[in-house]
Amino acid sequence: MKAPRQSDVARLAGVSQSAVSRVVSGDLDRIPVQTQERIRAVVKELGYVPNAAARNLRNKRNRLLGVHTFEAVFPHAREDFYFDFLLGIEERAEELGYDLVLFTSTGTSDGRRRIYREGTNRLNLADGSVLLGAATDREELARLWHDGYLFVHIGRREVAGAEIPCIVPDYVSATDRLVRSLAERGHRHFGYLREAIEQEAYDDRRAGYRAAVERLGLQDRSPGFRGVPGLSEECLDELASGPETAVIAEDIRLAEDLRAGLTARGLSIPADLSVAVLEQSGDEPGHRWDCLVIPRKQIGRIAIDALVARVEDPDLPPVSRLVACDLVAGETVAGPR
Amino acid sequence: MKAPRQSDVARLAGVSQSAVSRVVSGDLDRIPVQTQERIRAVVKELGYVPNAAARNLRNKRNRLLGVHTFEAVFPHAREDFYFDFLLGIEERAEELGYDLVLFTSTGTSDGRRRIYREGTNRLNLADGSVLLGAATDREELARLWHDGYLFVHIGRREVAGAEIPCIVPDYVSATDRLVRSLAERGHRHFGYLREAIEQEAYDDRRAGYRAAVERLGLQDRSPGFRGVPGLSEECLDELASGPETAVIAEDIRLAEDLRAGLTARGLSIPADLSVAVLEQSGDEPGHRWDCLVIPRKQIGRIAIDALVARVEDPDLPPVSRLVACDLVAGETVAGPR
DNA sequence: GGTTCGCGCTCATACGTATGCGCAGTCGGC
DNA sequence: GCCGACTGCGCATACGTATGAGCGCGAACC
Repeated sequence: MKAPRQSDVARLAGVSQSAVSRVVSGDLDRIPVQTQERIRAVVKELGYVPNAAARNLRNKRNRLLGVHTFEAVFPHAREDFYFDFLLGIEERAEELGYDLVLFTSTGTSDGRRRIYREGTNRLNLADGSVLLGAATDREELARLWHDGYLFVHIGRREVAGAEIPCIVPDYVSATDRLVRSLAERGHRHFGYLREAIEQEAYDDRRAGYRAAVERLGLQDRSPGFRGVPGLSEECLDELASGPETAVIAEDIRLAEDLRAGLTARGLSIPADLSVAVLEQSGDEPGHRWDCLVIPRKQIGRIAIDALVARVEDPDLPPVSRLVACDLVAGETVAGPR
Repeated sequence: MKAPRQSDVARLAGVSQSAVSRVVSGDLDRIPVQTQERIRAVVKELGYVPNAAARNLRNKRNRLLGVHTFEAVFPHAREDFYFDFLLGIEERAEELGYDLVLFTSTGTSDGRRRIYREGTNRLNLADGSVLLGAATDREELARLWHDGYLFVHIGRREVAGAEIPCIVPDYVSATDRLVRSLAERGHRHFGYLREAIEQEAYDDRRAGYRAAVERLGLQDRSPGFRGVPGLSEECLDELASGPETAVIAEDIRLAEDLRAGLTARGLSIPADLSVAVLEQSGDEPGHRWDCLVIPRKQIGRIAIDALVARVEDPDLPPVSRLVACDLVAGETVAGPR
């Protein structure tokens, strides 16, 4: 009833446990074919399968990659960004012959997930982990890094004193390209709508925007830059009557608010104002924003590649990677009026 | 740089490794509070975290549940049925404090996934596993069962000589109820469209249908029952001109074919013929079939419950469970013409 | 015939943890 | 003052595998 071990095989085959180990793990240099076959026959007969835990204990390698999200994965996966990342993660892990551990045991009552809990770090079950989540806990990241744990993070996350390897959508360049393409259409006066959030990903968008505006010598009057994020009525008035012909919004919500505000003022998109969004838009017809799209699946794949590279050669330095974003044309950009 | 172990803690705390083990794993009976605190302090200072592999090797328990699908999970997850099952699985695993292993390493070039490969059964990494997949490999199931591995299967799957614990949608009773509700609306003459597939899940639907027809004394003329599955032109003619007022289709495809065939003959649903489907239908407006819906998320949860129960008490017998399905009203059933 | 060499294995140990057993010391009871 | 009970630990071992070191043996060579 108990699972057979190498010593059981060894006894039946009339060899030592180490001979069995050598055969099953492919170290065949000094084992003649006859003995190999005898051992393999017994392995088959007994239905021996190696014990993963023992192997791991001995090897430090498990062919097991962790996936930690700081929130539950599936409940919102359909809409939010986890899903496509997982797609790429699973796909690439399968190609490389790794299994995946979803760390679900660490949930707390508030729906957040912690890495360290009661002094236990379950992550070390895996050879390394991919972390992702909008709500990454920086303290835990720092500690994980400090502990020398092998991981990559999806999305840029900066922690003082730690150089965290991140796989990051290249917002800077995508935003830059977006502005350039608008400029090529003739737009000179731009507005930029920002969210109240302070996060690396938003910093990147803002940096890319500022760089492009400056380099191309464009006019920028950004309501959101004045400390009041979001769209006030005042902002809307300014945009409606000002010289701006193109607006860039950090997310869909801002863009939709803008649309509503303009409509209320008798203006329409893109006839009166071109609008582009720095976030992937759904594909409901009539609402197809010009936007940038994050290659989530590809990022998932790249994250696994980066992780596996380091798992298989721990001497490799942790590196971050930028992944190019595509710009998608929608129905909300035209030439200046 | 290397992770500290209990013996490191022990040395610094001036106690033995076993004392540390007792404290970290909560066996405190004979350890005075002072010593406990000293040990805990060192644990914290060193950032000691238990080694999961060693624990597993020793304990045989890992708080790790496997999920094996016989095809890739994510690529089709949006549409197909995996997704909602996983939702429930993840949710319940989190509640119970278990982690999840997704067995992705076992992919073969044809996109199928195997459990046993090169004599290795990675599943034994987990305390037990949930298996799911339309394309379950019966031989592997049989071997797994034979090896005494702990698992539950989502969906009914029967293998000679093995009593496989399954979590199964109650198609029999749902189909029965569906027929009954049609009968209560006045339908007496029924048709049943079957697929070419021979699978337990379809057997159940057919059994439920036959039972209801017989019990209620209804008339059944099922084109599909005569050995030619699917919908031939001949069948369509029969249904168009025959006495049937209600048709039950095993899946959406058959139902759509039926709709097309009827339209071609100048008939419409449900005016001329009521149609219900034994499979969950999407919610595209205008195509909302009356159908039964499989409580996938709940099944996922129940599967985890069943699995964990046996993991925590291996003496428990493997039991299968039926899970009730809901009937959902759509726009394709009316009274008889 | 002695030395060297390579083959075919086995021995022994390490990986990190959990736990039954037992030992030394103390304390309480009579 | 002696015996038993209890406290506070440590010792030793088991879990299943991988692997460097080493051993015995036969063949080949000078």
